[in-house]
Amino acid sequence: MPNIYDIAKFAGVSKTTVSKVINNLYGVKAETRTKVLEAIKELNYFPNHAARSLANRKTGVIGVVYNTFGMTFHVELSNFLQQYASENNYNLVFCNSRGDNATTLKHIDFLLSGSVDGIILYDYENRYSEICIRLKELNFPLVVIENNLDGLNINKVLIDNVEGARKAVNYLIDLGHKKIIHVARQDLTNSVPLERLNGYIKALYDNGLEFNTDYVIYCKLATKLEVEKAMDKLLNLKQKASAIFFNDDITAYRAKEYFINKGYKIPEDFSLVGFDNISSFNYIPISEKLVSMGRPVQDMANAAIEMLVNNINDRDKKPQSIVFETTLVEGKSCLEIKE
Amino acid sequence: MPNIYDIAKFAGVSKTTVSKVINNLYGVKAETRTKVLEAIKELNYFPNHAARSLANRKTGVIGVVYNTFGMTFHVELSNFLQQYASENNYNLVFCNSRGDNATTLKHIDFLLSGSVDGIILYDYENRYSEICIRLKELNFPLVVIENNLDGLNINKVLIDNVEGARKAVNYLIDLGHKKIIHVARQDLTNSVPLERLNGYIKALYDNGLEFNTDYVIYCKLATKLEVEKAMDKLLNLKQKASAIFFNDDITAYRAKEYFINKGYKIPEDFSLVGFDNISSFNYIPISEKLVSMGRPVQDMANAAIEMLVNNINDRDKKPQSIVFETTLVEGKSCLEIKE
DNA sequence: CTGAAAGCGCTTACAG
DNA sequence: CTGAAAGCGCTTACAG
Repeated sequence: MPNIYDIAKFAGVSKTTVSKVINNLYGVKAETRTKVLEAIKELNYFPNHAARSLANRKTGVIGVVYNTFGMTFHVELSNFLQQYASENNYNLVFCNSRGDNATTLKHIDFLLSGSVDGIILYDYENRYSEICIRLKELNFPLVVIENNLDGLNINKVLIDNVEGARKAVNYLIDLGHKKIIHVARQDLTNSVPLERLNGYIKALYDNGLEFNTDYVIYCKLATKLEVEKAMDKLLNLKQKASAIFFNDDITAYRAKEYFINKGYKIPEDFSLVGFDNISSFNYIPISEKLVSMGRPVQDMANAAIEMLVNNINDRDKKPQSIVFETTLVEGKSCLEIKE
Repeated sequence: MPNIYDIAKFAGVSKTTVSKVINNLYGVKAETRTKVLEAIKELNYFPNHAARSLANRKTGVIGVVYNTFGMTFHVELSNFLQQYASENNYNLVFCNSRGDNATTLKHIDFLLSGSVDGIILYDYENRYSEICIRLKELNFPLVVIENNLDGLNINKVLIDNVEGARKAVNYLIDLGHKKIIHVARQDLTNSVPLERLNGYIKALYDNGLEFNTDYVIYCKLATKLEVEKAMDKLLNLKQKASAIFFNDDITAYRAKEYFINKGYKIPEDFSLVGFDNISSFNYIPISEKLVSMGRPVQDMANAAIEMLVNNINDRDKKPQSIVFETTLVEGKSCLEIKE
């Protein structure tokens, strides 16, 4: 592969001039520029990325760290991140830490070794707190998506979970439901499930409905097994409910399958509302979709890239937070109740 | 950020020695090594990736080029590519060309500028032929997934579409179906739909069933509109069929929705079989899943990375091809016919 | 076992 | 408008 020196020789100029042409800098005679461009074309030359990075102290690459890549939301998000990064002349390198701490650290090391100009972290859970603290100490450009790591003054792209949950439950109440269960996450140290639970309580309160602690069913994880255990508890309640608001769609879809297998009918036996709208990117027929709270993924991606690019260009920029509202997405999992 | 010189100074040794420690090379006294490691830890040092790449002529990064990132298959594939790349100490950078030629070229330029050691291309269509030719001319390490660009002697990871289609249609025949429609792609210059059509014909022939050209419905694209147009044609056939084998799952899922909206019942009115098993990574309840031909995504990813790494380590390695079989995946879209 | 020096392919003041 | 030279942070023969 030819290098900048080969081009210079071929065009009969210096490396400096070639560099100026490559970088579209002023101060090159049109004629000279043409000669250089012809040489570049003729020799099929590409400026070496590593050399440029080294000289520039810029990589033109943004690192995206996920804890898993298994959900359609990751595709959707990646897709939009890609688009906005590209518009800002950045490329993306994805690191999937697969819930494994050693792998995560390996990736962070890679990213910190001048491989990228900034990092975007996405994780529903709190796994990355220490990493964020470390990155913050290094003053490394960073944006965290959908995780409000309390106390950490870093760039954040968030959604309004309280308001989202409130809207979801209000929707059920408007349909006439009075006995509404919330399937929450057992671990409430993470802000997301806690906020969603708060929204649920708020909606009940706003509408003068009683908050019955029995009606909060705690589910450890969204695995098949845990969801089934939680639904067993739910079916054993003395007071039967008519609707269920779930902490998240995965739990909700798993619960739906569980109910159907048990011979229940949805929405006749239970009206279901989820959160996250994971089906937005799937080929699930509308007839099978659950009502859910959708996140403005495109706007979130746009905001994340913009924040990060700003932070890269100004390392001392004050951390920002932006909170997006969720929108109720229609499905076929709810029934109106008439009395 | 500290560099290798800072570490050398701190540890009281030369850069050379630090480099040896970093790269685990022989010929460093245990005591010296310890001193260096302590300095690295103390100063929070990471070797600069660009400098290493430049000196080594190796980046440790593999470029993955997609034409779109919109399908769950891309997630699933990316996930496994990630895993195997990581096991081989490579990182992945994804480029999504979004069907846009200018973007594609920009990405390829980026990749060729010493940003990556090799490239994996995945595209169902033939959009990348010229790029592959160019990469081949440059002798650049390359693996193409699921696209048999005829005549091009490059590394390929393929699936057996003829055999897969044959198995799919045989499944329907075994259920008693005799009138089986194939919804094909209109553009048969790409090998994939052509092979699937061939498999369909083969299955009919093997079972002594007549091949009725009216029973091949051509669908331009898997868009909602085009699928509906194709299904209109299908419903207008004089001889009603009992089963449909689709070129791909997206078309099949869209068709299913179309039928249901028109008041048809699946599988009572039509038994449906798709191809690609796109629902494998979704939270679609089993009751909604279509019968489909599944690809061994994990094995394919593994093969792709292995091939590419071999090619990177030996630039003159002869191009290889590996063909994987597909497996029928059960769903709830087919009915047995009794006479 | 250790280190001085050249080189990887660029960019960027600076001098002319 | 053009180019010589230093520097970005590493690695790697090579000499000692």
